[in-house]
Amino acid sequence: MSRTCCLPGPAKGEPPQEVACRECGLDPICQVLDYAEPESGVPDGVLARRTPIRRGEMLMAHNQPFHAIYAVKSGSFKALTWDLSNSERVVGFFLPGDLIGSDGLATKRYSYTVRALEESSVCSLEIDALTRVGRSREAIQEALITLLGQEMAMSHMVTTSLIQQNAEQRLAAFILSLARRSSLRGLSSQELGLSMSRSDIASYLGLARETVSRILTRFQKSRLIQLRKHTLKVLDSSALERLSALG
Amino acid sequence: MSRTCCLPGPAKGEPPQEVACRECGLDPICQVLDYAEPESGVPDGVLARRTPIRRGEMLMAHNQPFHAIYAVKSGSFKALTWDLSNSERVVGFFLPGDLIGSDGLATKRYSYTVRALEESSVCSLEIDALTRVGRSREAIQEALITLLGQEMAMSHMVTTSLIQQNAEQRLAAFILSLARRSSLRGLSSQELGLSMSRSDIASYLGLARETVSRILTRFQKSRLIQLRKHTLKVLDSSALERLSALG
DNA sequence: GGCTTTTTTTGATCTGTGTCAATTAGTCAC
DNA sequence: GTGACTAATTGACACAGATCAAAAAAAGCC
Repeated sequence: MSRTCCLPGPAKGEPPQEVACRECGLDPICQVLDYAEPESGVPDGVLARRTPIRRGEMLMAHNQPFHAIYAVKSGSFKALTWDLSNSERVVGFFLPGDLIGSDGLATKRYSYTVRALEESSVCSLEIDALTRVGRSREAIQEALITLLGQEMAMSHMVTTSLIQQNAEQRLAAFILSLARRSSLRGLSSQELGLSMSRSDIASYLGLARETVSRILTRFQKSRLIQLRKHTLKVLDSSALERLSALG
Repeated sequence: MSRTCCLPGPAKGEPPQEVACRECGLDPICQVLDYAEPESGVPDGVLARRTPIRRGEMLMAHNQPFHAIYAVKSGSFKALTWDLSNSERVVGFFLPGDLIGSDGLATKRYSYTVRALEESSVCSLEIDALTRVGRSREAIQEALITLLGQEMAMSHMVTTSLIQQNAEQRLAAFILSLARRSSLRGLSSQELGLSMSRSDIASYLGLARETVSRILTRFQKSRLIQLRKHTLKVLDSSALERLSALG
């Protein structure tokens, strides 16, 4: 009944922040696979657990044929696309517990390139191999529908809020979304790993590098946050919430 | 085998622009329901066809319990949410063939309020009633997964493009998206019904009313479009594409 | 028809954010 | 450690687009 990805990882040196299975976005599906038929177990090749990915390494490439959905176990990733002028654009960040690639379920292709921002690990679910599982197809599909729906609701919220906000509001909302996701997955909501560069944040929020930098230092001077290396400490989340005007 | 929504509507006075079933976003599901078991037909209460909705009328309300997915048959709708300061925000437009409400599948609540922008009609699919259908649950779920995936891919594209574009690019992209959707559904891609107000467009694109107005007249002066009443005629779509930098 | 109300357009400022340029801090290789 | 390279910060300036204000056009209404 216990799942390999839920067992403690090899804690050499500093142990990476890791989500527990019950906080993970893929868990609804893992449960269907694991729990329903304990004696037989899940056939090999369906679920790969805690695969390590090195910093800068690619998890999937834009337009590649879709074959698996991933869940971030530890570390972080960024999603990229390219516009006509071939300049890179960050379209999302993935933190522990987040799902990657679910929007390829219908299109059968990955809609972005995903790179690890640091030493990371993922669990992966091979979708094609799912048909070989003894488990009821119905239960699996049900779980997939739930996943897709959640992803959609999430992306919808982010979208609509970003568009009509100014730079300060966007950054406040961005920091809060990191904090919220972190706490949602059972990690600290104060101490956040800021593994992405200022340029990445700027690209994602549709701002200039310099603007991001300026506003972050402004936030720091007014004691809303504290920046050190690649760590961001939220000092006054209610002030950030007031700024972002999102609650 | 023929479906009521596919039969010509009552064409009193000016007939509204209407999508054919085969161009409609709900068609994958209609097909599963209609074609697989022709003699028994679809139980009552699952699929309601061509329900008329008057201008300004509400199709669904934000946070209301989810019960059905709709497809626009004719006319158009806007989706609204409210921010903390209680001011209205347009988060989307729905044209003939578009699906409304699919993102409530997982959350079980509608995530926005939807109002008709003009005399319109919709087909609706009662999700709970689906379980009463003789049809295989698997086939229906498969179709739902496809729907969700398409919706997600769509919303993703719109999102990421809007955020880092300037006002002119946003408007060019907006007009092109109207044209593209219109032609995708088998309607004209030149002559577009602009049923929404300038304020609606501005809210959706995150701009000021005045900016939208100014840029539209600029487009008109440079002979990219032609505006008359609530009709927009695309004169030079390739120029718009160059502006929007989306291809 | 004329009257009121709403929507759209146009003009005149003002401000936030992008751009360009220079400096400082951080990272990596050796 | 030192040096080379990249990322982040800070400042000066310009411009796109918001805001304020008013006129023009369109839509409702009796």
